[in-house]
This record gives sequence, C-alpha cells and structure tokens, in this order.
Amino acid sequence: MSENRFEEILRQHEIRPTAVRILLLETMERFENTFSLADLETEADTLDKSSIFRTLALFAQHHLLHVIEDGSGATKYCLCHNDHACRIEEMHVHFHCEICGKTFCLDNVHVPVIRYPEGYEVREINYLIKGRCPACRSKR
Amino acid sequence: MSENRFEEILRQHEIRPTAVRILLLETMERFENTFSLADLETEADTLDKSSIFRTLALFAQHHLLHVIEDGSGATKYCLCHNDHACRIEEMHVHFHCEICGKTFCLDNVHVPVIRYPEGYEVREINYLIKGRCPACRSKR
DNA sequence: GTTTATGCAAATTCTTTGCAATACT
DNA sequence: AGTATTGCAAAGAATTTGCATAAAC
Repeated sequence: MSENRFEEILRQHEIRPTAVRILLLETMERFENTFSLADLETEADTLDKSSIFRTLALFAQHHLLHVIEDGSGATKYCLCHNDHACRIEEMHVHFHCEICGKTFCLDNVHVPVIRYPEGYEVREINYLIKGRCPACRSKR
Repeated sequence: MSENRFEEILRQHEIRPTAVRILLLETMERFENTFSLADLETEADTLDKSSIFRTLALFAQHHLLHVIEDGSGATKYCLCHNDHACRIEEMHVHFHCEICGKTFCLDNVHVPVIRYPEGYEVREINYLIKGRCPACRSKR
C-alpha cells in the first residue's frame, strides 16, 4: 500500500508509523482547537488511555505537538504545523477562556521574543492568555 | 497588639487577617522562588492541606499571588509584589528548569504586550519559559 | 526471533469537597 | 448568636506504571 500523508508526517518526525499512531494523528487533525487526552479517548474509542498517553508523550518529544498547560486541570495539546522542530520565533500564543474552558491557538499571533537574562537556556516558551473568548463575551 | 506588616498586607488586599493566613503569608515570603501547596505543607506543618488549599485560592482571587502552571504536575505560586491588582504591564516572566524542576520568577523581565486579536478579553497572561537554569547548565 | 508497541488493571499524585468543630465579631 | 474559618477524612480527577500479550521489522 502506498504511503499516506499521515505516515509521511510521522516519518518526517522520526516516529515509526504504527496503526495506533496513524489513527491518533488523523484524529488530532480533526480538532479545530486544542485537545486533551480525554478528548482523544472519546474520539478514538477503540484505543486505551495508556496508549494515547504514551503516544502523546512520544509526539511531544519529537516536536510533532505542543503541550499547553492552561490551568484547567487537564493538559491540552495542539499539532505543531511546522515540518521540523519548532523554532521559538515560530511559536504561537494560546488563549484559554475562563468561561467555556476551551483553549484556542492564536495561530497568527507569534510569541514575542524578548531579552532573557544571562545564563538561562531557553528551550520552549508558553505564552498563555486567560480571559473571555468572543463567543462567551457575546453571551450577555 | 499593634498591626504587623503581614496583617497590613492582607487588609490592603481585602482579606481578613486570621492566624492561619498571617502564618501562611509569612511562610510564603521565605521562599526565594515559587512554591507549591506541598512546599507550604512542609514548611507550615501545623496546618492542614485543605486550609492551605483554600487560602491559596483566596489569595489568588484577591491578587495577592500569581498562579503558575509550569507543567511539572504541581501548580506553583508566587507572591505578587504590587500593592494593588496586578496590571498586565507589570506582570513578569517565569522560568521552569526541566532538570531540577524549580520555577523562577524573572522579576525584572516584563511580559511583552502584543496586539491581541479582536474579540478576546484579556484578563491575565502567563509567560513561561522552559529550559535549563544557570545552576543546572554549569553542572556538566 | 527479537525488539517495540499496546491493552488492561492498578497505583500514584495532586486537587477538591462535605461536614463537624472552632474561632471571630 | 451568627457568620466565617479551619481540620479531618474521604472523594475525585488526571496522570503514570507494571506486566502480559500482540504487532512490527
């Protein structure tokens, strides 16, 4: 069988394309915003929690997805849309709505690069805004 | 008995100064960096976890402390050193070391204010950097 | 056939709540 | 007295691990 798009993405990130991983990647792409482990469990209900957990860890390690701690109690994830490892200049900002609990990727808002103090080695930046999203603001 | 400094701080933030709250505020001030609920439990070992938990929530509500999700599994907190509610322009950046697990306040690095998309109401910003701290970098 | 990945079940960790007892005003 | 706070014990929620089976190469 010919290589599908998902297999290709996995290989690009040096991840062995197994059935579970392809299915999960496919599932992740269907989410508009960010997703949690529980979201994936619901969508891909043939898979076990622990397999999803380990797959998420693997994908994060290989820079196929971003990890977002939004303080909601459950870790959120979103696909990284760069082919290779994410450079800091390309990272985008996330928005967590305190009313509906959703977390959005603000894809076109880049993380501002600032002067960091000497001595620290920067590997990753999480820029998370909390507040009310447009939908929740318009409701009263 | 005359008003001590901790009582004064609590009153400024419209928090009733009880014995537990004064003790916790005092304990929090002794931490150089950020602290977790477990850290407070160890330091103030006469107090119960649930009292600490509720005090943290109260202090956060009244903008006496910042809540930091650093992805370490445990929520971190740090005292807010402004007298009043924290304006976004005054918020500072945090650094989480992936080696030693400590989270630092970079007090003199302010959160850069950027153009946010229309429609979102910004209430709070968490700018968290992950990487290696100076101490862990110098160890080999 | 050997290595790697997965599912199941259970353990761990951190957070949160109900309720009775205590302290404050 | 009446309200707000605290401690104890237990529940909840999310994450993580051990181990036996199954899949991949």
